[in-house]
Amino acid sequence: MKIELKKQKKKAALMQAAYTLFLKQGTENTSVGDITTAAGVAKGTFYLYFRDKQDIVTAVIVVLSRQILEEAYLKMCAVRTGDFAEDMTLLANALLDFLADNKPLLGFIERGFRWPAFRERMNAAGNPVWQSLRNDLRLQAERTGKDEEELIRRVYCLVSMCGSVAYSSIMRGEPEDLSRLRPVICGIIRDSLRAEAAE
Amino acid sequence: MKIELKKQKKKAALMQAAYTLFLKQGTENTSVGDITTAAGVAKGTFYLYFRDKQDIVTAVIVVLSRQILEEAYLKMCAVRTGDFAEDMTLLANALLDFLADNKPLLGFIERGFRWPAFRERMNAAGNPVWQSLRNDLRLQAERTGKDEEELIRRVYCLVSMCGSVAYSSIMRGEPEDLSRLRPVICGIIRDSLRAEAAE
Amino acid sequence: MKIELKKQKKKAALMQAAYTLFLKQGTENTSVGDITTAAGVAKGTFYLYFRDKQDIVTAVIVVLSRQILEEAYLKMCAVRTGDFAEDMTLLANALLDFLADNKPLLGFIERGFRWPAFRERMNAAGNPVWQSLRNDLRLQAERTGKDEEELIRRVYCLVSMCGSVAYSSIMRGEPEDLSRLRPVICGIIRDSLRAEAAE
Amino acid sequence: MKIELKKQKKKAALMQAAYTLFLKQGTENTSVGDITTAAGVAKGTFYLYFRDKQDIVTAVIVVLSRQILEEAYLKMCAVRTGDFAEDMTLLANALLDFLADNKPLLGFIERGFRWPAFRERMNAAGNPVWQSLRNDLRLQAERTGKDEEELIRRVYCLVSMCGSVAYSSIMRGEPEDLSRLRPVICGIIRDSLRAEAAE
DNA sequence: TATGAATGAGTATTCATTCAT
DNA sequence: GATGAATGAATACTCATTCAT
Repeated sequence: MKIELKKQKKKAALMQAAYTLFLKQGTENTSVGDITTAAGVAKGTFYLYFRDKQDIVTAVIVVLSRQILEEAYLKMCAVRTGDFAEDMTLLANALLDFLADNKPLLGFIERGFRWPAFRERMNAAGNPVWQSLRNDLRLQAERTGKDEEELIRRVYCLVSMCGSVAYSSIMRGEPEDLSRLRPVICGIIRDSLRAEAAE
Repeated sequence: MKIELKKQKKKAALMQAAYTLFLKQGTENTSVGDITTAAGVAKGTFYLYFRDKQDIVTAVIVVLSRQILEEAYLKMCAVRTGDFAEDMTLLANALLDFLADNKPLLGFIERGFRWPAFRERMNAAGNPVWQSLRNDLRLQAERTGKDEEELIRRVYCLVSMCGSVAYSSIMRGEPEDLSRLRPVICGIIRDSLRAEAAE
Repeated sequence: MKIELKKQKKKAALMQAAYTLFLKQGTENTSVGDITTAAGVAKGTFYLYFRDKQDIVTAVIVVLSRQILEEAYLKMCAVRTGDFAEDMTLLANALLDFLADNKPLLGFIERGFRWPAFRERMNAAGNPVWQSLRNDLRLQAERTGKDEEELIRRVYCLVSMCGSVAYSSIMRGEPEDLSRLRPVICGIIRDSLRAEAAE
Repeated sequence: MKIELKKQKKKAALMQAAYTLFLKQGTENTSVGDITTAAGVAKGTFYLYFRDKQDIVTAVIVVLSRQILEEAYLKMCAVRTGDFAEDMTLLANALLDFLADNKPLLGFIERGFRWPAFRERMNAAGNPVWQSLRNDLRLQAERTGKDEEELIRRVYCLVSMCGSVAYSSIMRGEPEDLSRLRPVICGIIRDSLRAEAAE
C-alpha cells in the first residue's frame, strides 16, 4: 500500500517535472537528467517508471491535450447558446484562443496533439467534463436522428482541423494570420454541423 | 552563365539526393554527409546552398507538398463531376489515397505539410496545375457570388484537415482506421462547401 | 607605380580590417572571410598579400605592440622627471594603464606581444618616438658609464615583466588585482635601474 | 569508499594521459578522444571529471607549473649560498635551465604558467618544498624588516619575468639568445632584491 | 591581379540507457 | 526499489586554402 503510494508519487513527480520543463524549454532541450534532477530522484529511477524518454513525452502530451480541450470546453460552457453548431464554434474559438496564448506550449506539443476523447468515452468513469461533452453529442445525435458515432467522428475531424490550422498559422504565420482564418474555421464548423443536422 | 548553371545543377542534385534519402531513412537518420556523398559534392559545398540541415528539409517538404497536391489534383481531374463540392471530395480522396500509399513519405513530412498554394497563386507564372485549380476556385466563386479569397481559405482549411486526420490515422491508428474517417472527411467537405454556396 | 600603389592600398585595407576585427572579436573568432569581406576584396585576394592567416595575425600584433609602446612612451614624456629610473617607472605605469583599459586588446595579443624595439633600433630611419627612446637609453648609458646594449636588454626584460604580470592579473585576476602589483613592478624597475646606475 | 577511490584513480589517469599527450603533441593536436583512449575510459567519462577540454588543459598546466618551480627550487637548494638575492638568482637560473631543456613543455604551457604559490601559501598543509620557500621569504623579510607580502609579490613578478623572457627567447629567438638575456635577468633579480633589502 | 566556388579535414560534446552495487 | 557512474554512438558545421576562370 504504502509502497504503491510512494511509487505513484514518484511517477507523478517525474510527470510534473517533465511537464514544467517541456513547457519551458521544449522536449528536445530537456534531458532525462534534467527531469530526474527536477524531480529529485536518481537518473536510473526514471527507467523504473517510463520505458524511455518518448514514453514520458507522450504521457505529458496526452495530459496536456486533455487539459486544453477541457479548458476550452469549460470556457465554451460559460457562453453556450444551446445551438449545437454554434456551441462547437465557440469551442473552436476557445481552443484557438488558448493555443494562440500559449505559443511555447504549442511548440512543445508541436503537432503531437492527442485527442484522447475516443478512448476516454469508453470510460464511464471519465471525468465530468468529458461526460458532459459526450452528453452534448448524444443529445444532438438524438435530436437530429443521426448516429452518435458519426457525429463524434465529425467533431473529431473538425477539432483536428483547428489544431492543424492553428499550428501552421501561429507557429509559422502560414498561410495567413490566425485572425483571418478563424472565421473560416468557424464557418466550416457551423456549416458542416448544420448541414448534417438538416440532412 | 555557365557558372550560374552549374550552381543550379548542384543545388538540384543536393535536393534530389536529400529527397531520396529522407524518404528512405527519414529526416533524422540522414546526415548532411549522407546527402553530400549521394550528391557527389564535398560536405562544405552543402553550406553554400543551404543555411543548415533544416533549410533543406523545409525545401524538400515544400516541393513534396506541392507534388502531392498536384498529383491528387490531376487524379481528381480525371474523374471530376463538375460539381465543385463533389470535386473537392474527390480531391480529398485522391489525397488520402496518396498519403495512405506513401506511409514513409507521410512519416517524413510528418505534419510539416506546406501548402504553397497561397504564395503560388500570386504567381501568374505558376504551373498549369495550380492555374487550373485556381481557375476552378474562381469559377465557383463567381457561380455562387462568394469572395474568391474566402473560398480559397476554406479549401485550405479543409485540405489541412485531410492532412492532419490522415497523419494521425495512418501513422498512429488514432483514433480509428482511415476507412472510417474518410467518409466523415468527405461529408464535412461536401456539406461545408454546399452550405457556403447556398448561403 | 600606380599598380604598386594599389597593391599597397589593398594590403593596408586588409590589415586595417583585420586590426579592427581582431580587436572586436579576437583572433580565433575572425575568419579570413570576415577580413576579406570587411576589406571589400575577394577571399582569394587575401593570399596574394599574406602567406596565411597567422601571417596577418603576427603582422597586426607587431603593429599593435609598437603602437602600445609608443603611446605609453609619449604619455610618459608628458610627465617625465629627467630621472631615468623614475621615468621608466612612469613608462611602466602608462603601459599598465593602457593594457588595463584595453582588455579585449590584451586578450587578442594574448601573450603574443612582440617588442620590435630591437630590430627597430637598427633602423636609423625609425620613427621619432623610437629614436627618442633610444636616445634616452644612450644618454643614461653614457651618464652611468654602462654598456648601452646591456641597458637596452634590462629595459626589455622589465617591459616583458610588465606585460606578463599585467596579462595574468588583468585577464585572470591571478594572483591579485593589478592595483596591488603595480607598485611592486614599479619598485623593481626603480631599484633595478638605480642599482645598475650606482654600481 | 571504494567508489570514491575509483573516481580519484580515474581522474588521475585522465590527467596523466593528458599530461603525456600534451607534451608529445601539444594541446591543439590532442583531442579529448585521444586522452580518453590513452586513459582507457569512455569518451563520455571525461566529462564526468572535467567541464571541458580547457578544464583539463588548465589543470595540467597548474600541476606542471608547480612541478617546474619545485624542481628549480630543489636544484637551487643544492647550491644555495645563504644570500637571499643570490639564491633567487640561482633559482632563476635553474628555472631557465629547465625551460631551455624542455622546449616542448614550454610550447605546451606557452605563456600559460600558473604560479600556484599564492594559493598554496595559504595552505599550511602545503608540501615541504613550498613551506621551505615560504620560510626563506619569511626569514628574509624579518632580516630586512620588510613586509613579507610585499616580498612575495616582488618574487612573483621576478619569476614572471623569467617565464616571459624565456618563452620569447627560447621559442621565438626574440629578441636574442637566452644566453645573452640570462645575465640580465639575474642582474635585475639581484639588484632589485638587494636594493629592497637595503632601503 | 582578382575572383569566389569548391573543398574536406577535423572534434568537442550530449545524453539516453544500462547495470553493478 | 533506488542509485549514479559509466558508456559510446552519433553529427552538424567551420574555415583555411586552392585553383580554374
